[in-house]
Amino acid sequence: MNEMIQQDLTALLKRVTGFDAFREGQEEVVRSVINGHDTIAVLPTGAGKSLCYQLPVHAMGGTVLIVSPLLSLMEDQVAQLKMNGEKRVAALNSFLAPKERSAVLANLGKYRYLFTSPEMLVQPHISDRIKQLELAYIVADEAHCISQWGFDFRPDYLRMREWLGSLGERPPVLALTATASEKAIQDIADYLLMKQQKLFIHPPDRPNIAMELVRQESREEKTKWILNALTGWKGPGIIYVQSRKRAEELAELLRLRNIRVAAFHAGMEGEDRILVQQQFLTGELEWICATNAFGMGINKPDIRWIIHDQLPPSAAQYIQEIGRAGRDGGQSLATLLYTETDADKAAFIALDDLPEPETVRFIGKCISEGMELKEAGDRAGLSDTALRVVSYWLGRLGTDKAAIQMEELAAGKRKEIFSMVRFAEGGGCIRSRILALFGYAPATRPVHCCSDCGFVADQFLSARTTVDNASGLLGWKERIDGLLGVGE
DNA sequence: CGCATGATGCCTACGCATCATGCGGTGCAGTAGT
Repeated sequence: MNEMIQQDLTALLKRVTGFDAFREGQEEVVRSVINGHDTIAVLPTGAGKSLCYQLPVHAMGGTVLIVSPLLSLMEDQVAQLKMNGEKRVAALNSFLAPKERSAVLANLGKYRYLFTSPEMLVQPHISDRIKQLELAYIVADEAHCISQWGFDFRPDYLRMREWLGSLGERPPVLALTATASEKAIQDIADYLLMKQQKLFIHPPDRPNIAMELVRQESREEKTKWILNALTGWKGPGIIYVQSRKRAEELAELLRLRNIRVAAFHAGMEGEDRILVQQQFLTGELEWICATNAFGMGINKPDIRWIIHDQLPPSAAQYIQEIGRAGRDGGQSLATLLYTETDADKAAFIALDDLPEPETVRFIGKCISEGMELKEAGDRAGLSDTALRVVSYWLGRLGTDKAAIQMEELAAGKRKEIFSMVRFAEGGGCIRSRILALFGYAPATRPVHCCSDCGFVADQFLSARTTVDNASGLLGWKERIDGLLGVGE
């Protein structure tokens, strides 16, 4: 295809969306896809990533296949497109009733936008149908999931590589994410079988997010700190915690202080999760206490504060989570509460469900002796997830290499946690040090930089007015402090 | 693994030490059964 000139793209943008101009970063991505290049676009959340995958198909014709990590995300995007008048759009996933599913499958070629999950995509009977389509291009939305989830949680993310390979001559692939870590980008290029890909990387620094590191001795201290902070200052904000129980517990303590807050984690019913998310978006809830289940695809521009109740297991995850603050450009704050024991817990959670090399060898041996995979997994005491992971690696690498792969995976995770410990325990500009873990340096030092360089919270956070706390809450406060063994 | 919580042991009433147990994230798909 010939290189498209700027005027054509602007006219296309105007015709499809009504906008007069692209936002920063969008145009070159759109052009790269239209010109047939494999493309990786790392854009900060809220930069208008969806336009990057939605526009090119209008110039190219055919169907665009969008692989998305979450059903809720697909549903949101389908609804959004339909609201904008697009009728040729569908999501092929397990939300569909059998009849609806057959209807979608029977009409695949009629859609302009087709959303699906990696799990659905790699199933032979589905992938055969999709292969017959005239695909304009293929999109991996939130493509860091390949790196973050593919290796030890959702192996079908990695199977996309084989699927793409089976296409022979294939359309361009577009990967979209906000995560700029070297490993994420390498994994994306690798597992999406990219060739001579164009890279558009927006640096991960967010100058409007001040960064604060607070070292503490115990969980009680953290609890005290959070209760104090949130009764003094307003959100909206997210508190990231490490366990579902802690999410519930903190939410309850804050609720007793008349703060509009709810917990969010994967143990909750789907309906409750949707409700909480909606209420946070509309402002009915001011704070969310969440595990890492919360955040992807959350489109709330005015989040002012992200608090971490513990050390996250990687810099990529940390940057991803704090990046949800201040999309409107407004000054925001990211606080990391750290105690020495955080790393052990993070390591346990990261490594607990990861199969041991001996287990991989055991499963490999069982299978070679003709045992059913499920039976072998039961005997080894593996979870369903772990068994799927082992099965993927055994199938791809064979027993010995799969066992080594598990060791390397564990070592990689330990290394990431260790580098976060060094970050949390070290001194010097916090912004510079976290960015350095990605190989970046801040372009400028913002006025409100970090707790090492200095920032003034009361210049940008709103104080909670006394009116909020006036109605008989002191009694509660004393009771809570009593329960916690806090105030004198 | 390491921490929090609850149970037990001491030995006779309470509080402390010690031991045992539980807990700890992320989602898809597809099926059984309400």
